Amino acid sequence: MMVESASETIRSAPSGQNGVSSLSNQPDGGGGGGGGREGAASGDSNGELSPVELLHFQQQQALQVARQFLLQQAAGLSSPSSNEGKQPSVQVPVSVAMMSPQMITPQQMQQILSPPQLQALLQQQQAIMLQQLQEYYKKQQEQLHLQLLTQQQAGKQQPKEQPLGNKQLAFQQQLLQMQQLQQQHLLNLQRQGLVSLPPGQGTVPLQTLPQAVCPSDLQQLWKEVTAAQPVEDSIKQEGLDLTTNTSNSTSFSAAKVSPPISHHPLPNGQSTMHTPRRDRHLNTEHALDDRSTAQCRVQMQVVQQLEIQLAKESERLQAMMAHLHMRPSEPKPFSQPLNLVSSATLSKSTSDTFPDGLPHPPTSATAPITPLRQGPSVISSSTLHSVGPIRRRNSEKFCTPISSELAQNHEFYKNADVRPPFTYASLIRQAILETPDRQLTLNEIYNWFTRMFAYFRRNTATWKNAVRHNLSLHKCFVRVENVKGAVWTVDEHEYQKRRPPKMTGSPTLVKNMISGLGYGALNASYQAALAESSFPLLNSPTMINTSSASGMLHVGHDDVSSTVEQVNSNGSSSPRLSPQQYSSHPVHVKEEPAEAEDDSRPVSLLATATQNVTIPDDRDLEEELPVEDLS
DNA sequence: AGTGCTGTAAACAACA
DNA sequence: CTGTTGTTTACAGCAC
Repeated sequence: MMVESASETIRSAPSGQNGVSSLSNQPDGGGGGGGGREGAASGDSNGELSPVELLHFQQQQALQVARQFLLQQAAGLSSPSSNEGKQPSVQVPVSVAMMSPQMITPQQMQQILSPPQLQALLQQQQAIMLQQLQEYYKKQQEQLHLQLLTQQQAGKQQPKEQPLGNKQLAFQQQLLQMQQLQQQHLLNLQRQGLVSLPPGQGTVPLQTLPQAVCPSDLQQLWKEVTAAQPVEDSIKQEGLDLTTNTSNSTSFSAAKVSPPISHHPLPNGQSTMHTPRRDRHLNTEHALDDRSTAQCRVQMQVVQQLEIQLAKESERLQAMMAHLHMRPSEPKPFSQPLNLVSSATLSKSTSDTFPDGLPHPPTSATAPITPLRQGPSVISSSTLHSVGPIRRRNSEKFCTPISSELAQNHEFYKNADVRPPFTYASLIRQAILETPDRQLTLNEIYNWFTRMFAYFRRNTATWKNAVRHNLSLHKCFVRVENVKGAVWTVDEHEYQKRRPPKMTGSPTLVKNMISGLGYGALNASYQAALAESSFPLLNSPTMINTSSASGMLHVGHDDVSSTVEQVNSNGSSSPRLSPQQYSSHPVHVKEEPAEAEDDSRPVSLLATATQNVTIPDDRDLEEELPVEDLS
């Protein structure tokens, strides 16, 4: 449907390889109107999509993929005989699925979908997903039931071989989880008001499913079965490899299989796999044997993993929705602990390492662990009014703390292909001021960009040109000759001169700034979700080079100073250096421009990460990064 | 509508 | 000759 047309409006990816000199190969579509097309902080005026909707939609995409995966797993269980010749059920890595052509980028989404369209789409997706989830759960339970029955029959023929306490436990857990999950998920969706369930569609399975196989029955069944049933010995048999299967299904980012969305049984989720006739067929054709048993176990594990993943996504969605709708954070419907280790790690690593000496708002440190572990933490304080109109570079306009936001979100910007909501000028300045000497060569500025932002690891010709352009254009950037070349410094006075009027506590301004911040953060978090879904375990704690912090005082108002800071400065609560002091600060031209010592390696690491992420044209990266590293 | 800011593209020169 | 660095111009989009 609309997804089809999306591919035509894909955000441009100008060939990164210094190909600017070629003809008017204008991939940009809009000519020079670069700012407009850029997804991160720009606000395209037509086909506008609110951040809430974007987030929502993205979450649904993730859930959709997870659900498809579940369904495929279900298909693999339902017809074991037809499967064994071929591959096991196709493993769909979420990361790949998210990158698939069927998945459209936020930029495209912004362009092609109007809010009403999106809402309709979302609701449609929700309904479909709900139904399919229910079908799946139902099928799983039936499947388990069947399995147990057959095992019970065969158990009379086969001697008991070993105790199965842990299996029983796993089985019970599985059952409980399945039922919990389905109920919670449905509740979730209904509570969020995202889905107006058609009567009889969503509620019926909710009632019937627990009755189909109630836990106590199954427990009893299991006891009877396990009393005489060996299972363990046939885990790996006839190509059914538990280890492989499980690992494949749980590590979504491992395989490189495009999502076989077309494999999707039926759009309404009414798979033909589990009609009663089919069940009878299963009953007769698949009498108990080792393979069936093993397959059942495998499937249980697979489903368990997937449920965890699904639960995680669902909780994230709910947290996000709760956030965006200003609801008080409801008690989490999922009691199962989420994988939040990386969240805590990230929050910590990003909160206080930025060398600007700012008293960073403790959003990251104190915020309850949110599912959005990578998204800009400013989201938590700024999403309240974020649904309003979007402005470009609002962060810049309203003195958003670039250093503060970078401090909080630098991991995010590092890994997510999101354009930072700051101007080139402010970024350049930030790069320069981060260094002890407050001076950088052009190449070092390049390296800073690539090191700090995944976004700047591609289209290098474009943004490098912009950087040079900014350096030359703005008087605030001063080129200083050095023995070994030239370095760039910042004339803070000049920089301040060109700043727009500062916030003076005007409520309007504050509100605008907040809302503006919200957009940037939202958009960023939205893409963070993308990235995170793709490589949930990627977030390796990368250290910021804090050595530069020592030589750097807090540098004044930038777009860079935090909001709090602005208020503080107006309230004269903190002594601050005047711009004159900055500009008069003697620029010490260093003798040896430390030539990108630590630059290349981190970039390489990040390149590896980024290639696993979402960037569609990662080939660009592969080509460019070595060049950048060697330069 | 005008203005300023910004981003992008591109031409050009100097230099290693 | 090629690539990098730096300057400049042109143009478009956005916000005010």
